[in-house]
Amino acid sequence: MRDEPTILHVDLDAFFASVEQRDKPSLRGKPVVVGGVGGRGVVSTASYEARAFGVHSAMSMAEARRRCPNAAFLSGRFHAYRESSERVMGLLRGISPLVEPLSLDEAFVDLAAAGLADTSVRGVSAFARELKDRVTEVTDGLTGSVGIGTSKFIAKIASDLDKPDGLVVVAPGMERDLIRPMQVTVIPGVGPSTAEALRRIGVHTVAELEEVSAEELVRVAGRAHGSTLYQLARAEDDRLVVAEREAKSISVEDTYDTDHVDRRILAALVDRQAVKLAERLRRSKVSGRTVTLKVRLHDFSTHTRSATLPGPTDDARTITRIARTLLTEVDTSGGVRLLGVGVSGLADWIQEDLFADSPEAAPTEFDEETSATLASLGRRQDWSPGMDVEHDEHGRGWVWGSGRGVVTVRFETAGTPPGRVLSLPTDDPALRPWRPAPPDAADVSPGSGS
DNA sequence: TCTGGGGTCCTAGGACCC
DNA sequence: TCTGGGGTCCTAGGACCC
Repeated sequence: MRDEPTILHVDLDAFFASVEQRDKPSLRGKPVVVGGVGGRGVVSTASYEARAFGVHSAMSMAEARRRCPNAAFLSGRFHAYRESSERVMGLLRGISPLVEPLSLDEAFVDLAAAGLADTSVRGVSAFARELKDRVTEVTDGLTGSVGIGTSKFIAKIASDLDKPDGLVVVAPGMERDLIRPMQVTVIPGVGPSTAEALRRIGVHTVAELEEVSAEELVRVAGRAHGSTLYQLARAEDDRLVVAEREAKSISVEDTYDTDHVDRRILAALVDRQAVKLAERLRRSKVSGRTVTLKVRLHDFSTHTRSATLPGPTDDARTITRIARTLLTEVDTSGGVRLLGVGVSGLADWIQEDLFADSPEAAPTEFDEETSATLASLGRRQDWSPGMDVEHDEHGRGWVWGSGRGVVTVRFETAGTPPGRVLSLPTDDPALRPWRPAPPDAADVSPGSGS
């Protein structure tokens, strides 16, 4: 909480729909709905003309069609959105070194770092009016709503108060008066579940929330969430504007028009997603250690299974094999409506870049040499789960680690760059000759490898 | 023709280590 | 001869945001 209103929040109005109306004059003044056009799509953005019919984001596309049959229903052109977004973010970064994008259409700007001469309410208001004009200029006609306050929390609430094309500056000292009459759902982090929990203890407004002790809020909402609620109810918010945020995970997911049951089809769909994911990892020049498979079943229940490798990977084949193995751990017999594959535990993977251009860098198939390596490993007969760093007798590859049904083998052969890791499900046919011996025959007990 | 796709953060339990 | 306590990593699920 600062003593001057120097945190600014910009929110582009009905962003996706506005870009469509800008680029297609025939859509101007008409209801436009952007979202998933498949049978199970939902609304991303509705133009203000469509909102008048009760269409709003997150509503099912089917419901939107019912409410506003004459709207234009569009699936979205993300290149165009990204392009306009980048222009706005570029403009903001010219103003202040501290710009924190929240999504394509939203950002915080720290005006204290912008070197403004006058940071009074009057000064920042004049500044914001100019900024709004420049947003419209660089985007060829889009408008944004701006909120300014002494904290992120207040700035964000302010930008929402006068949409579209709004500008609200909350004067220092007025924060608590502003939020007291509001519903608790204005607090970021209070969604349907928390709102219901609060309703059960008789809390609907921020003023009522203020009356609840910190201990009670922790009991109702959990440790971290409860104490945040206690502070935000009093408009206490010291969160900084953070310019550079590293991604923590990357994922791909798809909802299908009809549920899938066939395991071979499910496996093929997972393959496709793994390849797409690997492409995105390489494009972003990162790799990750933990692969997660997400499965949403016919009843909308969602299940995840994950496996962590000893080292990071961006290899499509590796991700595919793990994801497929994870798929076998989920009961999909009732039908699957969504599949997703993601990678987390991201790291820069410099070794990968060194070899990115050499065609032989990636062992995407089991070539003869690889198979030979696996076979030679197989003859050792002394590997057990949990064991790591076991050379084969030719020094060409070794078991690096294992976990949750996945064995990771590291290769160092003529065609394989250092650091390349290949992971295989423990039931992979290629490993069959040297799978761990049954417990009664083994002279090492599983899990006690080293 | 209920309920997207991309993310973030939190919780809780168990394994493991010192 | 009967049971520690803290820290970290991993996994699964859930709430939430745009």
